[in-house]
Amino acid sequence: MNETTRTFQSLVVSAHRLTRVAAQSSGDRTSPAIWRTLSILESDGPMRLGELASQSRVSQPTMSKIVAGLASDDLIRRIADTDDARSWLIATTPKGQKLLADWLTRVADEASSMFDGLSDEEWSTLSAAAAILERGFDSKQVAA
Amino acid sequence: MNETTRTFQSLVVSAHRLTRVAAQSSGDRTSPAIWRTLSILESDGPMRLGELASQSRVSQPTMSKIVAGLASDDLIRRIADTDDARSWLIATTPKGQKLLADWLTRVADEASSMFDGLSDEEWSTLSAAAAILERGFDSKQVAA
DNA sequence: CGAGATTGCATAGCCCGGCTATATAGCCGG
DNA sequence: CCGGCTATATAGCCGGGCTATGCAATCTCG
Repeated sequence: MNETTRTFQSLVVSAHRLTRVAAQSSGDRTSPAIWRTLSILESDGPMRLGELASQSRVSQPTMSKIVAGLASDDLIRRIADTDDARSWLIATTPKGQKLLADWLTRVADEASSMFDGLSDEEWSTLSAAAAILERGFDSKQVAA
Repeated sequence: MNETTRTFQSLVVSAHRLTRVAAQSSGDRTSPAIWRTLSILESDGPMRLGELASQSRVSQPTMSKIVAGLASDDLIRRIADTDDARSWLIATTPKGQKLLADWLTRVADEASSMFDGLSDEEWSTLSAAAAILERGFDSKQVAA
């Protein structure tokens, strides 16, 4: 097993654990898919359902289901797409934004306590890695 | 929102996306929970079901279900714990180890293509971040 | 302009991972 | 040897993930 593979093994497993920490630390039962979806909308702005699905890397029907749930909880809203009557723009509501912000704060608190021994340098490494990953996903929109 | 919170937002979302990439790139339909479980067993060796659940950050019943599935596919085996008849040690089988290794290779290939523009320095950053995260989880076994 | 192809989303129906609550069986202290 | 604790299993639920399919809007092009 080469170095790249090992790095990804570690990243994937840690990603899973972090996901689980995030899911549990919040206390509430809201699922990871909800936060992932809201986070993407928050950082990239309103977008179509299909684009949201591809960003979130789930199938279109899955995203339809998630969005339906979010809409019924008033966390997102659908805006008519004036260019294409089949399509909607999905946007967060203020309620959704607040829920997301609160949850992120809780996750950060919980996770920080797991990593409170880190030096400034280690924090920079994490921050830089997060940026690199984000750019990787952005650049490769993946012609799914 | 402070820097720490922002870093975690980015990490959590990227972790999710990476999880989804990993789930999809392999082609097969095997679920993330399977890989997470096998990876933990591979890196930390055989352990009890309860410990595995806590490492994997899921509830004990959930791990019972996952382990049952893995066992029926002959990917793990249960070893009698001579000290406590209620307990088992869960260990990977050669078949499980091979499956995991193959999958990791595929994930690394897929993910590498997403990040093939990275410099050596950026790779080091990712590698270092992975190590930091791993240590964080190890150190905080979390008295769930 | 109109018919077929394409596109964007919704619906149906399935599987499985996640949870809580609860049962069962083995361990341990008096 | 009895009550309580601990380790796992079972039951039953919810919801996210998928494929297959339907349907309406858009586009293409003769």
